[in-house]
Order: sequence, then structure tokens, then C-alpha cells
Amino acid sequence: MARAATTSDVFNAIAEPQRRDILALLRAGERPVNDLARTLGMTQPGASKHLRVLREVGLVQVREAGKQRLYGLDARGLRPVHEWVGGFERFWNESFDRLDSYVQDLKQTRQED
Amino acid sequence: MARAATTSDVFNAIAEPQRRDILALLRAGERPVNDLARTLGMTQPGASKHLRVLREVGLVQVREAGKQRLYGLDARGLRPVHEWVGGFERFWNESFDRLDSYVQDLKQTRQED
DNA sequence: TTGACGTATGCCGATATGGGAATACGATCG
DNA sequence: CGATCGTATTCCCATATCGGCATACGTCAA
Repeated sequence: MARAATTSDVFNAIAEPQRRDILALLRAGERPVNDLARTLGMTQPGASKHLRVLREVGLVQVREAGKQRLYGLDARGLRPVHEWVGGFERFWNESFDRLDSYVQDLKQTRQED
Repeated sequence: MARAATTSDVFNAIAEPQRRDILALLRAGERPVNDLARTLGMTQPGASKHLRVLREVGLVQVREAGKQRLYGLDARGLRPVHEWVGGFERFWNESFDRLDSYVQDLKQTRQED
């Protein structure tokens, strides 16, 4: 039941570093599998497997080109992620401040001991 | 070796829906574990385990308060995620267009058959 | 100290994952 | 058709994960 209910959603897909690498690489344009694999230093089956996951969540799109299959980026699925994370934007600096004051409190307390 | 080299990074931490729920909830302020667990409908050990993961990647911060432990949000770790995903912002609409024209091509081709 | 409460940890089972190797599939070319 | 190239799939192993349950730990109160 590992990572239950998460399997095959976008958050899960981008949780794997190699898949993030693939996506980043595809920003430069479509690429056949072997090319991807070689560029990123993974085996062909390895690349195929990761591409499958990315395909299943819709982050990637395939196009047949002779013997080859050109994988291209379809970044639309990343938008919800961006929005979800963006919902915390307000707290980035605030957390900073809160932690700072927290540390201040600790110092204070320590001095009082 | 599941999710190799990913374990305990922020992307992995937010890949789990319940952990995202916890983070979202903590935007409203600090909360003790039992409270979190009850609110989100998970068991206490379950909540503790997820909180541990969040703690280990630094998305959450603990403060002792008597018998209780108050967990608070530290969203700073989400910033890199936001930036990484933001690197694809340009492609959201572009992908749209490309897919559209791709679909057009398919229709065209089909008509020519 | 004992007991109660809040929380963390340990152990277990079921499942899923990533990696490697072998192989099957599909298309092109001779 | 047969051979070859590019890719997907399958099988197996090691490992990690989540969930549930029991239990240990720490703090406070009586």
C-alpha cells in the first residue's frame, strides 16, 4: 500500500528526481527515448519506465516518428502543483520571522535561567 | 530501493496527500498532534509518522507545550519547489497550443484517408 | 510514586517502487 | 520474408512505504 492513493498523481510523478530531470530536459523540445536515456545516463528500460509514469499523469506526450517515439512536454499538469505550493507563498517570509522570534525567545529564556 | 535517493526530500514529503493536508491545516496556526489527527481523520500514530517526515525535511517545526507538542508550519522549504515548478510556467499555455495543433493534424490526416 | 494523558516508536503485513537483465513488440529496410 | 533498430514490457530482487496495533516514553497531577 506504499504511498497509497498517491500513485499516479502528478505530485508523485515529480517526486522522483530522474523524472524531474526528464521534464526539465524536455523543455528544450521533443526527444526520442534512447536520446533521453543517454543524455541523462539511464538505461533504456529505465527511461521507458519513467516516461510511462509521466505519460500516465499526462505530463508528457508521445508522438510516433518512424521507429522512434518522440516524447514531448505537456506541462499543463504542473499548474495545479504550482498553485498548491503558491498557497504557501505568504508563509515563506512569515515563517522566517516566526522562527527568528522563536530563536530570540530561546536565547532570552536561556539567559533567564 | 523504492524511490531511491528521493527519500526525505521536500518533493517526496509533499507527494503524500495526507501530508499536504497537514501542511494546509497548519497554515491556520500551530496545532497539537491529537488535534491534527482528529481533524484530519487519521490515527494518532499515523499523524505522528507523517509529522516526522515533514519535520525531517524541515517543513514543520515542533514546540513543547506541557504534555503536548505544537506543530507549526515552516514553509520555507516549499520555495524551491515553487521555483522548480515555476520554471515550467512558460510551457503551460504553449503546451496547450501545441496539443491543439496536434489534434488538428490528426483530424486533417484522418480526413485525407 | 502512581496514574493519566499526549505523543513517539517499534513491529508487522501488504503493497509498490526503482533498478537490472532478458525479452517481446513494432517498424523499417534489404 | 528475415534482419535490425528503437522501444515497451516482464520478471525478479531489494527496499521503502503506509496503515494498524501495541507499547514505550515524557510530562503533569494527585
